[in-house]
Amino acid sequence: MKKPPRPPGAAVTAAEVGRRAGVSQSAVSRAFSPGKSISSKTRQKVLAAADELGYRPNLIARSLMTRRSNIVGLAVAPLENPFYAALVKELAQGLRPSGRHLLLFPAASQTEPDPQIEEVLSYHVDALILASTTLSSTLANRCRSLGVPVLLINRASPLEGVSTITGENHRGGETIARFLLAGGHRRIAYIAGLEHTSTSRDREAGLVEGLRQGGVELFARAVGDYSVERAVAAARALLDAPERPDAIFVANDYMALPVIQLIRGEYGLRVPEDISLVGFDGIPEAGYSGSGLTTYSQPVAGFVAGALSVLDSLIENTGALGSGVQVEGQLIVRSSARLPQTGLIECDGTQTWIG
Amino acid sequence: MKKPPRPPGAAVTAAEVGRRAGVSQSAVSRAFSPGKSISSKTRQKVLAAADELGYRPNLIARSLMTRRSNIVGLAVAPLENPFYAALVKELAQGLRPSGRHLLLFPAASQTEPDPQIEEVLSYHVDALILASTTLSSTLANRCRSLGVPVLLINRASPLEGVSTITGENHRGGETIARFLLAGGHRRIAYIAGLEHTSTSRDREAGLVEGLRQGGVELFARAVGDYSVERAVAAARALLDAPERPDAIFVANDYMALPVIQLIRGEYGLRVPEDISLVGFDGIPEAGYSGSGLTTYSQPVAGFVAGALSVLDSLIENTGALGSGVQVEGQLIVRSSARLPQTGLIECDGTQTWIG
DNA sequence: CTGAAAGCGCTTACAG
DNA sequence: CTGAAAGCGCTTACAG
Repeated sequence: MKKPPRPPGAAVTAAEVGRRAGVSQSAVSRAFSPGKSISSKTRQKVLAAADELGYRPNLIARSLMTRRSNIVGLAVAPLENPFYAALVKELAQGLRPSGRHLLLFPAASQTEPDPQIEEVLSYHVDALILASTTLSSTLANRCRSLGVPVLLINRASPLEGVSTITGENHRGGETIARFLLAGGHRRIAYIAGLEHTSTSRDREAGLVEGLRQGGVELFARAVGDYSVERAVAAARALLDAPERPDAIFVANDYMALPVIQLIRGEYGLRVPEDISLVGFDGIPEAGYSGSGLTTYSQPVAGFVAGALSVLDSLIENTGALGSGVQVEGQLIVRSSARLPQTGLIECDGTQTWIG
Repeated sequence: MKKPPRPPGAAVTAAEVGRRAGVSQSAVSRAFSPGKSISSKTRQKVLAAADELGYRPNLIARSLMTRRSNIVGLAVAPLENPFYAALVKELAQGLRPSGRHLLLFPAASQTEPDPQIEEVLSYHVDALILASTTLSSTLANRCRSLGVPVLLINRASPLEGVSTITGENHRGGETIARFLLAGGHRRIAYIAGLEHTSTSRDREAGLVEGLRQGGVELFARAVGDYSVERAVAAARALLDAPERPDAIFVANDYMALPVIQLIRGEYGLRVPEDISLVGFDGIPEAGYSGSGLTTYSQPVAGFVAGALSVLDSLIENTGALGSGVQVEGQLIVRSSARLPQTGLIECDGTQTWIG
């Protein structure tokens, strides 16, 4: 005759396991915390009892004492962009060894982190990652006073004490400029992302700088706001102008892909014979078609590796706050832009350009 | 002369707020729990003090008492598929009003939910959502005994007590069969997703059934495993055969898009003149190009709406466990498949077919 | 309406 | 190595 068990849906508790194993509740706790002093005999008993009862330590209760939730908050707005989808996936997977998990919250816009982040902060996350989102100084202060480290991915920040991981936005833009120039283009246009973002601004600045070095000015620009609809509209504006660009650098692949479709389909232009297109990010989709998109890559693996290491040192309080990691990319040459005569090299099956 | 404040990085506590406001800690708690009996004067004092101190209730501590974490676990493997990326985004956004958040964990494969789910269960999530993932009966039992409701999205389950939200897999496949038949096709092939998944199996069963009604047998099949690489290989196998299909139904858009590129690019075939392609899901990308992909839709909004309502009743213990919601889709007719003579109608700017 | 007290399920000094 | 006890920051009966 067993006694009536716990109310249904209530979890087994460490005390119950202790009772079953004939040890104290503390012993149960020790059995489940690596590195605690406990005899292996006691541990065996506890583990056996736990197994029978289906016990697992309640992580919420644990985190109340340890002041470590093993939860990392993640704000990421443009999940429809495969670059970010991949980032989230890899990040979640990369976090596994550390036992940490991502608590997701949708940033309403890429501009301002909204009040919901406050909510997430009340969960006492061990760190906060903002991918493609701006950080207000208010929130930054809030995080600092709560002792929550903040990591910006793919965004620069003027705020001190905030760590960042970025790609080679400026260098990428510059490389693209030189590449297009070497390919014989002279009327080079830019389709920007969101105007206030560091990614879009830095890529444009790099482009302009590279063009300037070649004695050429930016031919035209339009704004795509990192949205497909806006990007297509921007492309239309560029193509409907009296004089067309002979090349367009689109601020990211996610916008470049539909733009290239538009140009081929609706405008019936040949790419790259009539007009060249170059993107940024190096998402897998850019390489799918036979005539793939030439793009400057931001390797997701690099971003994730950087993020994990920064996160670790931030959470363990090693290393300085406010560090900035830059992930190297490269120009992936495919067939959406006319090729220069020289400087093309093949490396690991992908073609790149060493200008 | 202030006293030395809390250790840096430690959060303000309800007791501190109470002291500051000259009320008890309980009063502070009440001030932050809607619907508790508290005079508005006391609440004012508390709120003011909380504001000065930057206090927010610690949700982790709260959930220890309330036995409600407001966290929903979400396993989703194929985030690179825009359908799931959109699903996650909309889900997270849709959860906002309820104050719940998604705790993400990467399912290693789409086959078996891995042990890491156990970890997430130790967080005492209020519910567990598995999107495009199979549920082992072991895990299902584990969840039941823990009292954690489980919701499967885009997967059927033979297990009882498990709620599901699915699209019209069978009906969609059948509709596609009739549509292709009406378009004059006779050699209709299928590129499957993962063989063990209900989505791929049901879509195929529908297709075969629809063909049978038209007196036609499935011409050929190959397996794409819901992966781009495998799908492209599958398409190659189909196209390199002595006799080619005149139409291919690809189990989802994510695979269909690269397949269509392959057919046009590498094989130099005209779509739909030489061969017709139809997909499933209705991801935005399918409509980007001028010559878009004809596909049977699974509206993300519908999935999310269904998920939210099921989740609510599950968590609030209203409604029966193990309910199954089916979200309606429709055939979105674009130009990747030859059109039937009749039955095409325009509706809300998208063309569909009423057979 | 309000406060003192118990308790949620853990971890962690503190003695043995 | 082990157990009793205190405490993490809350919520919630229980008296007033």
